[in-house]
Amino acid sequence: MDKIDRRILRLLQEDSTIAVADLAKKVGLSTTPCWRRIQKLEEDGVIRKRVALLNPEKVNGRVTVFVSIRTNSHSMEWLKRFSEVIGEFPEVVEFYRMSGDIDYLLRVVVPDIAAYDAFYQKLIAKIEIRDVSSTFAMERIKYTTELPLDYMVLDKP
Amino acid sequence: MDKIDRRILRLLQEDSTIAVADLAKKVGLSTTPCWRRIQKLEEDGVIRKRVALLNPEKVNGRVTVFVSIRTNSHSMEWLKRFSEVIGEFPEVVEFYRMSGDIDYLLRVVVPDIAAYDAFYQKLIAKIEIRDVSSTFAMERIKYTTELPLDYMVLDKP
DNA sequence: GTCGCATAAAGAAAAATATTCCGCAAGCAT
DNA sequence: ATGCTTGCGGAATATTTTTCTTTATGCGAC
Repeated sequence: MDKIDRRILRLLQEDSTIAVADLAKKVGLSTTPCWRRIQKLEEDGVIRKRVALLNPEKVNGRVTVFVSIRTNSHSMEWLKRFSEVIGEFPEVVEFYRMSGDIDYLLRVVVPDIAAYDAFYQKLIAKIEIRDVSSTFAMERIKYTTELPLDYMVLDKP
Repeated sequence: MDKIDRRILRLLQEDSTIAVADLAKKVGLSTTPCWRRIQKLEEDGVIRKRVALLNPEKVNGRVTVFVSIRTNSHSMEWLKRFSEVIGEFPEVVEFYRMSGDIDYLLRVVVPDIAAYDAFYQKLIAKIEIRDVSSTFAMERIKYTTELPLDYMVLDKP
């Protein structure tokens, strides 16, 4: 892993449609070695997948809600069940187990507040939760899938 | 926008490397009309971009922190300045203006707690903030860039 | 009904791109 | 120096995308 790999990752994080030949030019390689590096990055699991990102507005996903959850049962069993339930909801796009006084945090995408309420009702019908607190995002100021690469560990500079 | 478009979007959200011919087969079209639909979805801005998603572990981004921010100055000026500052930090991958008693919410990705502290110091050096509260994610249970398409409005079913 | 028009599909051809194959050069241990 | 490993590059090949042209279908005006 060196500077060139990092440059490749940076560019692919921005736009994965770029042709290997163009990418190669930008990082100062010819297409073959560049192509091989990309393959390796995929094999090694550094590149997890390539996806299309949609415009939330255009697919009726205007509202983002952060849902803070506290639970009574801190057992593995409960978490397993909870994870499965959450997995079934495409509205939940992020799901973290947290430190601090909130046990779990969800990010939920829905068209409007009514749809959020419907989601909420469905959720609490499926599994018991001690405490749920919802906070609505008014504006999405920044959202990126690009991870910071400055911290990456390089073998060869 | 019809069921076929939705199927195309669903598949491209999962994996954008799929060949148009294969995609076409899956949605029951031949390559040309399928290709044209994809073009249109891109023109219309439904498909925003195509990117490579990296494995956070492999690029030294093991720690996710949610940062709740409250401010004194609720002016446009301050927000503009704040947005610019945040924009400079690649560690901040999400940034929302919120309802409720928290004004802004950040999601920050860093290698470890020390790096988070360094980020925090840099941030508060650049702009004055009334109150900052950091909560660490212990585990990322679900993370997807796939938006729910069930809510999408279809002209033709 | 049928004519003309608009929309969407399909097949084949052309262009662009990805992938493979082979040889060359540099670094390094023996 | 010799042999080995690693990484690069150019050319050939295979795939895929993109364009071009044709055909089918639905629909309103007459």
